[in-house]
Amino acid sequence: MIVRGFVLQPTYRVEAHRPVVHVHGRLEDGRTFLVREHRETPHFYVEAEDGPKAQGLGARVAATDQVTLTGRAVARVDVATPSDAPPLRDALTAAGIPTYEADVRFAMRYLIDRGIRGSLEIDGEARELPGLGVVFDDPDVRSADWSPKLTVLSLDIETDPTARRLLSIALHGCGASEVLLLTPDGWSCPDGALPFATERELLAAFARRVRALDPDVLTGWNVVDFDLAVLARLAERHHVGLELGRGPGTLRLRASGYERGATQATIPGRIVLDGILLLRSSFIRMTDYGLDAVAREVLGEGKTVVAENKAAEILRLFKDERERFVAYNRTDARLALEILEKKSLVELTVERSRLTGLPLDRVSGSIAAFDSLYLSRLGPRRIVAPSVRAAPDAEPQEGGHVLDSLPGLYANVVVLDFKSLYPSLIRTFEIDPVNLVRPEAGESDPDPILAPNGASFRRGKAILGAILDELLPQREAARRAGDEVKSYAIKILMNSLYGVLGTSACRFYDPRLANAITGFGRETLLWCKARIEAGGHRVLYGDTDSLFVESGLDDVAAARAFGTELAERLEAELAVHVRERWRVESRLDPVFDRLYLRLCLPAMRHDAAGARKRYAGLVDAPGGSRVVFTGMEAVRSDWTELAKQVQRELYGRLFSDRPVESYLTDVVARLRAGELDDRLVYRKALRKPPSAYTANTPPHVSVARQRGQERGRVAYVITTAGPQPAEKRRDPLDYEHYVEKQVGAVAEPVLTLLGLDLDRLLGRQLRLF
DNA sequence: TAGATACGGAATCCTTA
DNA sequence: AAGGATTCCGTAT
Repeated sequence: MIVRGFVLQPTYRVEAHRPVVHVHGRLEDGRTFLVREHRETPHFYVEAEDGPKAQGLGARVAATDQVTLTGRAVARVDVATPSDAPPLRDALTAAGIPTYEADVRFAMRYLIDRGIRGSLEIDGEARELPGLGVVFDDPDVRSADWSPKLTVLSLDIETDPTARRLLSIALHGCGASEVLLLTPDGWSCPDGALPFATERELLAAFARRVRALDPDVLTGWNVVDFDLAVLARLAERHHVGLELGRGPGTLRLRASGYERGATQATIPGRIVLDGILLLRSSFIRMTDYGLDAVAREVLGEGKTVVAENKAAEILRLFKDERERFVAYNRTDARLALEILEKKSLVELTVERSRLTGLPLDRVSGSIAAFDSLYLSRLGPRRIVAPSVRAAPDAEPQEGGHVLDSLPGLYANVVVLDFKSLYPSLIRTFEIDPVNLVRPEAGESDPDPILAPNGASFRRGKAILGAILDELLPQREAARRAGDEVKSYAIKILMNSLYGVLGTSACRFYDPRLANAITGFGRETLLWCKARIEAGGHRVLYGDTDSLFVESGLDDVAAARAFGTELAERLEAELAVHVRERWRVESRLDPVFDRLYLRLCLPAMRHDAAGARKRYAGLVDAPGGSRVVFTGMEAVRSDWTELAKQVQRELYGRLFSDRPVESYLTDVVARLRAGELDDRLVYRKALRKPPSAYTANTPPHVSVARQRGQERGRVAYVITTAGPQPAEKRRDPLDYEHYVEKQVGAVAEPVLTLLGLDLDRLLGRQLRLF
């Protein structure tokens, strides 16, 4: 039979000392599948001339027709099972033998070699097995074009305050919405809940229900680090295996070696996607990632219980108000699922998987995405890539270029920016690992494209360009079709391509590649700035891919027309320049992005020069104009609500030529009168454990130590006795601190522009007497 | 089961008076 | 006490 499907979990099992690739997934007809492939041998490569030496160290070596990026012949090293590769690779490396592609995972290799990115066509004999679905042994598989609709089950558990006793488990999704409730003899069980007399029975029922509902994706809020971690611990204590998967095998939790990565949960045939990580990896920014806060912001609906001591309150409800307890538990599971649905996060993840070929729980890995895309195009060229290796001494890496800003207040400022600047530079100048001329390996090229950083590139064979040539039209098509999810997924992917070339954790890392991209970017920006100035217009500011141009026009419509014409003229002039100087076709695309009716470029706080990456402007918006802030206090999460509100109000008044003094004196008076106490909380993240701050003790660390907080954001206020926890303040608020450091800090630049005296407005002179 | 650099500003630490 | 240097965080792109 021939069927289409989608890969959920690429993995392998060792059967009779032989590795078998296992690919779990969902078929188009709704059944699940497992592809088993016995014919693959795990392998990597060494240079052919190192072959004999590698053999001497126990490697099984065979000749190939493949070469390295610098054209050196390689030999293939076969190993018995995937786990044999790392020790052999390390032994070879220690003996001075470089290895190639020795860190490509066995099951991923199977997919990469076949060009499979998420969706696939399976052609082979099938048999159906309970639990597993349709099983194919050694079928033919090919890439396919299909987007699945995955089934998602949301999970939320309730425990006693110490998370040692399980009280209930809520499941929502796959057509179900139920609560499995611990119900000792004689206790009541509300409607809609399923009673279980013991924890052990509860766990067993949970596993049964998950298998019966058979979701592709298991989700929840902090589901891996809390819910699944607790369940796994309890299962171990009760000596029951949590068989949640398709086919044999229990839930496994593995702490990630990398500090920043969370624990990974593995269930045969299913994928666990934590809601919080999904939000973060989709670049959806929240001030607070708690379920209640996110649900309120995304759904306009919060948790049903919000108490001072929530853990104790939950235990009380469990004993005394079981109906409310059940409703609470069920709501949490539902909210988590509805947040994902509202934001189309599973769909976005599926699109990212289809673009990169990575499994759903790994789509946010930029290096893995680059590998998957690039290696699948490198293989057919008979080229092998290096293994990831220790970073060689590198030229320093330079980033985007930021222009000095001319501080002041302006009207009708045109912003031009380059659409997808780095991807378009990569395409224009053929910047690519296979095109880089490596003189240190004896390479040269008679007619290279010479980058500003001195790197040379061969013409015409780029892989990255080919990848982008596919992605850019797909993005346009998605945008035209109104498919914002896909368009966004492509944008994320394109923007990640540059970054990985600049990190030594990537096998293709070379600072010459990253510096070629940023160097061309810098040249392009400065060349355009010079052209605009030659045309008689001032460039007030610019950052990496943008230029702020004073139109000099009073009329808004005329200013817009100026912006459009300027962008078109620049594009044409740039095309000529690039063709003459480098003999390549420009893919650079400057566009008229935005008109600021009014724009404020502030000076630095303690210097007359203009501040970069900070500005506020007035833009046209439906139903009137709107002030937008970039980089300023109003958009920073580590400033108090007071400062942010005052800044918004001041710039609103500034841009509409309304007075600010009476507003300011009023705010200061109300602040001192204690009327604004709820807006004085600072929130700042701990980026390491409190004990790791040794150089100094910033306020948020001091407060974290006071209340024993180990991670997360610290909420604190400044009192007359210094920083204290916002919720457990012991001393009076230091209003003068807030007058100076919050109101004063945001008011000063505005007052300076208006020629007003800050001291008088804040009532500072009073303190001199 | 690791995208990048550039930048501003506050608080604290440290040096110099 | 003043001011420069360092540390830290969050942000722009």
